[in-house]
Amino acid sequence: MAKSERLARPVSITGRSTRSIGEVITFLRDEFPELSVSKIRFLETQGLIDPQRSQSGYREFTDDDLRRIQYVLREQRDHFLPLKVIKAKLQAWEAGTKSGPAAESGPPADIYFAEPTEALDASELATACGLDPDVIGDLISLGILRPRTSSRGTWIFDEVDRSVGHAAARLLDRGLDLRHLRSIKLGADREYDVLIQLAGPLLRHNNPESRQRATDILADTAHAASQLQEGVLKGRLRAELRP
Amino acid sequence: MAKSERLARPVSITGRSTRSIGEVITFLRDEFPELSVSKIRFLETQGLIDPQRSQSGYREFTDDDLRRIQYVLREQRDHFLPLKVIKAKLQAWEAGTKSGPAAESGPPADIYFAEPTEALDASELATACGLDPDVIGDLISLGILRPRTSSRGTWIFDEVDRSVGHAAARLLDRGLDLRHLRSIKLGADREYDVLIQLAGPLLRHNNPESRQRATDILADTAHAASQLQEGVLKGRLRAELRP
DNA sequence: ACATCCCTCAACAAACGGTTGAAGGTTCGG
DNA sequence: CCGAACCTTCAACCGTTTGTTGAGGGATGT
Repeated sequence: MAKSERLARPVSITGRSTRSIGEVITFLRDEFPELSVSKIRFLETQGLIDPQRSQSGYREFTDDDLRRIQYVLREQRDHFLPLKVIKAKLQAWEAGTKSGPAAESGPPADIYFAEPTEALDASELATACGLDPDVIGDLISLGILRPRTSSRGTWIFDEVDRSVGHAAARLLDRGLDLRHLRSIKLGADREYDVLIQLAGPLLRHNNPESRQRATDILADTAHAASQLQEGVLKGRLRAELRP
Repeated sequence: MAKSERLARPVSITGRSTRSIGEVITFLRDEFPELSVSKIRFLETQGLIDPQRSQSGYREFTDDDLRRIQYVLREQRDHFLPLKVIKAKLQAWEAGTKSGPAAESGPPADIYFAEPTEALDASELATACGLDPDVIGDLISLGILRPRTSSRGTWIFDEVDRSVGHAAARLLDRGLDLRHLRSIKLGADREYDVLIQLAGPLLRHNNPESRQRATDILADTAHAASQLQEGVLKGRLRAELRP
């Protein structure tokens, strides 16, 4: 009985069981023809994956492990990220759900609100985000993008605009339309109002120390608010997906 | 005359003249303290820059050259791009036409929607989050925390609840009250509705592959939506903080 | 039993991103 | 005109990243 259970190993990604390292290769060969056994083992030595082991020491890859490998390979292929960075991203996302005593507070204010380091014009933004140039005007009129205006009257976008534009492009690709983006923007506006109401008095104070303090509070609170909303959404979706 | 012109070499970036390689270093040292002469020369051998030369063979860097170096260094520092890719981007930009970038993808679905790995009861959650036990009931009745219920009727929280609880605790500490949290929660609800409307048909399909596909889309879209909202908020706050 | 898979561990290696040093020319102030 | 402080090229060297290869041996499936 136990023996026949061990032998049964459905090959489908939807199956309940696990796959050996060789099966992983054949599984991903369509998308990643270059993938090798040694590379997967290498990813393990680098701490990017950590599959369970069988009694005899064989690696056993779950569906989750498979998707994780897929993600790593895509980040390498599509965004040229070094494995260290991919690992950090994976860990950051895990921390979002599994955070231990760390993450007492958000990123420091100077990271959250650093001075802009990029200056893109509209066409640069469009190509950087894979966004139709026409849509950029829409996003601006919705208040989703908030470019500065140069002396010559053209728009100047910074790196926050770029990340916003990128997220918007992803959503539009997925079939959402501007109406949906607008409703997300309204959510951000409400958070903004609350935060300003909270830190406003400190911000208007002329004392630079109060200002700095207000900035810190704002950064941390904004981060927490975003975390909260993402967490609530995640929780509801998880509940929905749970069989 | 010609001689005095060669000698006059304004140091400002706005000046019309050019800078020697050493002057470039001192110029960029604020933003890139590690920058070396050899690195700039190396960038030239790799074809990323191509400064003019003086009669005697010295490199002469224009303001454009400076901005180009700045761009290269920022792409390295902020986006970890290999020099080859940066070079390709520069060339594409010079060619006037630009290829569409690969869509940036979010975390893999298994990280966004992994099966719960933690099971906390209410008091464990309270201590883990630094949250008053009384408040937990409030958060549940607001729908912010969504615990499962054990067979004995007690609440079971998972790691998403913990991160939500943590964020809520931070916000309450900062002076927000439950009313504010509720409005954030409503924002999440609206995003949830949109996403379910989008992926619902796929989710209800029995084909496990469609289900998986729907889960992936949902994870990516949820992530993009959160990114968008956080980005919009960040942008508004930045604008507010800008002097 | 025997092919085929899997394991570890160590050695190797190609590409990337520079640094260092030798040998020598240029510029500038005194 | 000299010396200090620049600048030049070129070749050799270096650490890190990202794996591959091979030896030696165990596990699995038919």
